[in-house]
Amino acid sequence: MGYNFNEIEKKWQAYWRNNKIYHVTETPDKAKIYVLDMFPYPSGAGLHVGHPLGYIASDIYSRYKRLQGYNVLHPMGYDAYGLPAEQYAIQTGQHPAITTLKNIERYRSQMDKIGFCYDWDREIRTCEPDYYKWTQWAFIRMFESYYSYEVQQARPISELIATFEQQGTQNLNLACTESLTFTAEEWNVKTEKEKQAILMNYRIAYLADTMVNWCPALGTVLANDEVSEGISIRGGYPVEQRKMRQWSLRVSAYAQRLLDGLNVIDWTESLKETQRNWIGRSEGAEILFKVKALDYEFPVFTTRADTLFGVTFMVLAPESDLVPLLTTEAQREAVQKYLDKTKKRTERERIADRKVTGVFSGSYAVNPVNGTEIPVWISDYVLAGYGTGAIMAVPAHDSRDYAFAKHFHLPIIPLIEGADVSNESFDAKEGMMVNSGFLNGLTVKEAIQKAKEYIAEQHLGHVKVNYRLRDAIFSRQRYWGEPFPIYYKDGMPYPVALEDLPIKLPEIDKFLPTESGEPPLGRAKDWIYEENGVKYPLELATMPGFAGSSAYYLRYEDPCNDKALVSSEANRYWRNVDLYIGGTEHATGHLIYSRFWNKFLFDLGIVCEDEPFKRLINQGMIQGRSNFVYRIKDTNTFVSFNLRAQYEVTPIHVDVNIVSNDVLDIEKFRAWNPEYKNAEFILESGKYICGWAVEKMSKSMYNVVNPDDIVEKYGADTLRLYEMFLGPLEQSKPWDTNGIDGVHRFLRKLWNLFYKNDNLCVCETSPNLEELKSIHKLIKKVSYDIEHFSFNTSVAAFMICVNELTGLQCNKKAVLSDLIVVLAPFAPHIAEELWHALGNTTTVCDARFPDFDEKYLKESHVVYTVSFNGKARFTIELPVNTAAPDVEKAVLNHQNSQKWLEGNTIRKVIVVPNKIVNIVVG
RNA sequence: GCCCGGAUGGUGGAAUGGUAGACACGCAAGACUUAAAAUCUUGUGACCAUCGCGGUUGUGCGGGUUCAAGUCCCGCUCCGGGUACCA
Repeated sequence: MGYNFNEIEKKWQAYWRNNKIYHVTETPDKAKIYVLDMFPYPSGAGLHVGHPLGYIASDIYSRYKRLQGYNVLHPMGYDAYGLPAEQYAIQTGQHPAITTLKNIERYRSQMDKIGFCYDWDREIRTCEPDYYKWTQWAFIRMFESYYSYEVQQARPISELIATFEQQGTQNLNLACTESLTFTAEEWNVKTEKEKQAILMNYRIAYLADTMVNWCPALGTVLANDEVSEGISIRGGYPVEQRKMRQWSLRVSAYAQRLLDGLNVIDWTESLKETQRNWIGRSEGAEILFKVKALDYEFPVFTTRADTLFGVTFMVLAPESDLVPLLTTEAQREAVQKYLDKTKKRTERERIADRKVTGVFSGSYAVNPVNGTEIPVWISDYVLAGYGTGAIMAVPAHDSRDYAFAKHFHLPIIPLIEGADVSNESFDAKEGMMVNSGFLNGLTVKEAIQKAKEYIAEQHLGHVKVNYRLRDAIFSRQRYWGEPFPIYYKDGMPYPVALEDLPIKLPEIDKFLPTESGEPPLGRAKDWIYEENGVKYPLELATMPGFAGSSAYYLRYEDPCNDKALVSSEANRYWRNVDLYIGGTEHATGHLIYSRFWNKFLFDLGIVCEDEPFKRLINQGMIQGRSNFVYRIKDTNTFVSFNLRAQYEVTPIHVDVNIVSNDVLDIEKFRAWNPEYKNAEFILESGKYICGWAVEKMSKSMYNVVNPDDIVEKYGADTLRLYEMFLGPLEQSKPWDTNGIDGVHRFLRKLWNLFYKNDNLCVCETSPNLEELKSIHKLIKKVSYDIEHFSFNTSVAAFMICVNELTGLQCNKKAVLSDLIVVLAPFAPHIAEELWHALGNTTTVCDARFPDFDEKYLKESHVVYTVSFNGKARFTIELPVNTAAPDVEKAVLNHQNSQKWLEGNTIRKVIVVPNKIVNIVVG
């Protein structure tokens, strides 16, 4: 009979569920820990063996913390809105809600089999009206807020209106789309519509004409983090730049706080660095250039104010508002031709073929430091969205300007002593300034500083910090997402009343855009909002995927509250997430938006912590490990891996589930595909050995391993231990079922410590010193490892301990009891079973994690390694903590030393207590 | 191009600067068995060896610091990830 894992696991999973073992409530006298997994998007393919990796790690941590007496919040839910369900709906007509529900059920059943300690009473789904009510609510609060740089905080828009009424825009430092200036008098005489238009310029959730990533194939716009190299991340379709009226979130207002916050959270340095780069702070100056022959000036941003004397031309982005203004009559046709051409180029094409292109606008600007007249060009190497959409070009010291100058034969003036710019630009910020008027003789760094001061003093511009971080485009022209709680009156957007939330997603007949090109919601009947008996149209776009995932961790704290996103009591108790585990792919998306969203709620006083995730661990990706068979060309004969060189062969992917330790199950292979029914094999040592390669885990490579199958064959505890044993949590690694037997054997050995011939065989005798030493070594190691997320070495420690106890034939209850509790976070089912077998009536989850006692770990004797000139020669055993001179004496008198000492003089002896003796001779 | 990681046996991987290769897989030999599977025991970096003494060599490459370097420093090579006309 022995270790019947299937029965045990089913039994205890039911017990945990029926007794609500993992349900938690706010318990003020108990310290809390909040452990969170990034909730999954329930895809149609179900979980593969890579998905639970992080879940297992967080589960171990949660269970461990609970054993230490903490009140552990460990919830799970679903990021249920998303493109795949909608694409599937378009193809099949199946409603995305149905597909999503089905997938959620599949995910749940798969997760249940692994034995996680989630509090399922707190489950959330982003597509449920009870949940997205609060997504919509937060959006309205953003709509009704502006951001003040003065107090570095979001403030209610009503405050701003009051300020405008009294002082206009005077002395205000606000986050805005474009900077406006007006007096109180001017404001007060504006119409309602004009006022609304102005306020839109300041709202944190705002509607504006912005350049967006438009994906024609998906029929929607995408945020910057949803596009990579001009291709949509979901689906891989080309994306183009287009100016459209869209909802955006003013994330950029929080750029500095998002940057500063990184210093106080415990995330990996590489992830913080990725966010720092994405936020992209750069210090520089905004400098005003006058346009010759026009009473007009425009600003450019530069980090190299020191190079002002080397400006030989200016460049505008093709989309810049300055283009029509500065284009002269003579150049109008040429400019228009250029604009038409660049507009046609997709982002992808621009990246793929980085040819220098551009056109002269006809206008000249005036260099503010020396009055030189410089031509203004237009080129797509300047981006409209960064800085001011215009640059001063210094070809001598910027490689992009250099390429442009060479191509159009524009002058290049070197400004740094000794810089050779005949073949390439000199971009480094080092050297001595020349040809630079008042900057001559300074180093580049000094010159940057001096130039900035000069610009400010002479009112040529001002010092400025720029951020690469853009506002998040928040509209999606899709069906399967949260509807906006916004209606239109007189063409202007207004939020619906809070008591009318949620605005539920309407039913529609088809999941496609309307014939007139409106988003799918244009098909909904009665998609209107009634106010005082008047009907107004509702917004047709829906929110993007990150809307629902930005504050979900808060909702777990109080999932059923219909009065607030989270009550302040619940939030003050659970606060923020202590440990967040998830993939690094969310570094510039979800993890930025969540931090932004949380900071906004913090400003409003809704949450008590400024940062949502205190500590974050990125689990590595689990790749697939594909297997190959080798078919001899033009035959149905397959040759084993090591013999394949003798033939001309084609490698063919074979399902990894019919291969074991790289040995092919020939019968299953014949049954796998009718084509191979009569396949012949050339074997080696009676076996067919397959080749292998590491690839992405995917259906087409036949390398997907379903956790259900592993659980069925080896049990959930083996799966959990094996996933941890595979390697360091944060490292990417291929899934390789070879080796799982070793972990499974360990659990059987553990079982056999308790049972002899199916009889429980445990005695009450007090443990001896050796047994205590073994178990305390384990307790110490595992406690250290869990805090450091070094689970693979913990599993090794368990194996060592069980081997030792087996060798000692230990069946002492006291020792085995501790062993089970220490193992419980890793292998909860077998631990629970054995815990009850020992006569305990309560769950092992409520046991106390044992403390280790140093006194059992002390050795009476230690082994010294003796080296001569750094080379280890022999070892000797001495009593622990022997004084250094005595160690030295013992070593030098040792007979093994004589041969190394012969004919040499001792120059130096180093004694490392309890470890090493190194003798330098010569 | 820039910014992070990483490189250790046949394989996955262990090693607060302390004298490599924990643990596991695989492999080999042995025990049990009519046999196989399972289980158990032993061995297993490479090379040399009068194969149960003993020795040489060894953590991507080249230098350096140190009594002592996989680990620290300098210079490379290769691999992985992120990001990119960001002025």
